[in-house]
Amino acid sequence: MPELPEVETFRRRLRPLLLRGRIERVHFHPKTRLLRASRLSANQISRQVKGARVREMRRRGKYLILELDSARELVFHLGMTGKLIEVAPGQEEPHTHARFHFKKFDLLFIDPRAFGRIVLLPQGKVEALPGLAQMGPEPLGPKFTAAYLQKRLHGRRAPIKSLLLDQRILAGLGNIYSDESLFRAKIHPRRPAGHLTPNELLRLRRAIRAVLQEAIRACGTTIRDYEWAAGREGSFQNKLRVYARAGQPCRRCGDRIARERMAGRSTFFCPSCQNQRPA
DNA sequence: AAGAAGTCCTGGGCGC
DNA sequence: TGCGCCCAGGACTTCT
Repeated sequence: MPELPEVETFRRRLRPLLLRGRIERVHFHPKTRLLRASRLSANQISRQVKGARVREMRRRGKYLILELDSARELVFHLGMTGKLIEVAPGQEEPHTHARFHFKKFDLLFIDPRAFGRIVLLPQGKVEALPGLAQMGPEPLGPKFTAAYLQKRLHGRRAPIKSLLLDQRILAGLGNIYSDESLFRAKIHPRRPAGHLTPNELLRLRRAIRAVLQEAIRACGTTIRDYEWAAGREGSFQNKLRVYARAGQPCRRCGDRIARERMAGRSTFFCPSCQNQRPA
C-alpha cells in the first residue's frame, strides 16, 4: 500500500537511473487493466512514448510523474500493490503490467492486485487529471499549516481518521500513516474533525510531518508486498506504534492497542493515549 | 452537501 | 494436504 513515503522512496531511487535516459520501447501486458483511466490505448501510448527521453521525475501525493522531452507526461499511481522496479533487460517477473525498455535495463510496473493506473497526457495537462485536480496540499510543503487544517475541517462531523484519508484535504496519507499520525498527536481517530481544538490541530500537523519524514528516512513500511528495489524492503514497520499492532501493548502506556473499522478501513489506536475528548 | 457503502482485484492466512 | 472463506485498501462511483 504505497503511501507518500513509499512513493517518494521510489522517486528517489529511480530518478537518478531514469534522468536523461531514453525509453527505447514500451510493452504492456495484453490484458492489463492499468490503462483503464487512460483515453489512449496501449498501442497509442507505446507509439507516443517510444524514443522519448526522461526530463524529470516528480511526485504529487501518491502519484509519480515522468516528464518526457516529447512534451508528454507519463503518470503512475501504484494503487495498493504496485511497484516500479528496474531489472536486467528481458528479465521476467510475475504480474508485470508494463515494461519500459531503457538502454541498460528494463523498468517494470508490477502490480499483483492491479489497482494501479498509468496515464499518458500532454505536457501541462496532468494537473487536470481527476484525482490530481482537486488534490490538497503536500503535507511536507509550506501550504500545509494548522490554519489550513482548521479551515478545511471546520464544520465537518466525520471522524478525523476518514478525512485524513481524503486526498482532497491532504495529499499522500493512507491507512498506515493516518493511524500513526493520530497516535503521535494523541487524538482519537473517531473524534469529529470539526471539533478538534487549535492545540490539537497544531499537534496533528506536527505529527503528520514527523511521521512522514521518519518514514521516508526508513525507505517506507514493508508489511507484505512493498519493496523499493529488487529485494530491498523498507524498515518503518519496526517503528510503527499502532498500525497492525491490535492486542499488543502500547509502547507508551502499556494498554492494549485497539482495532475498529472506520471509513471501511481497519483503524488502530491506543484507547488510553488517544482520548475521546479534547485535550 | 456530506457521509456511508459498494466496487474493483488477488495472494496470504486461517479454520476445518 | 487441501479447500473455501475472509481480509488487505486507494480511489472512484452510487446511494441516502
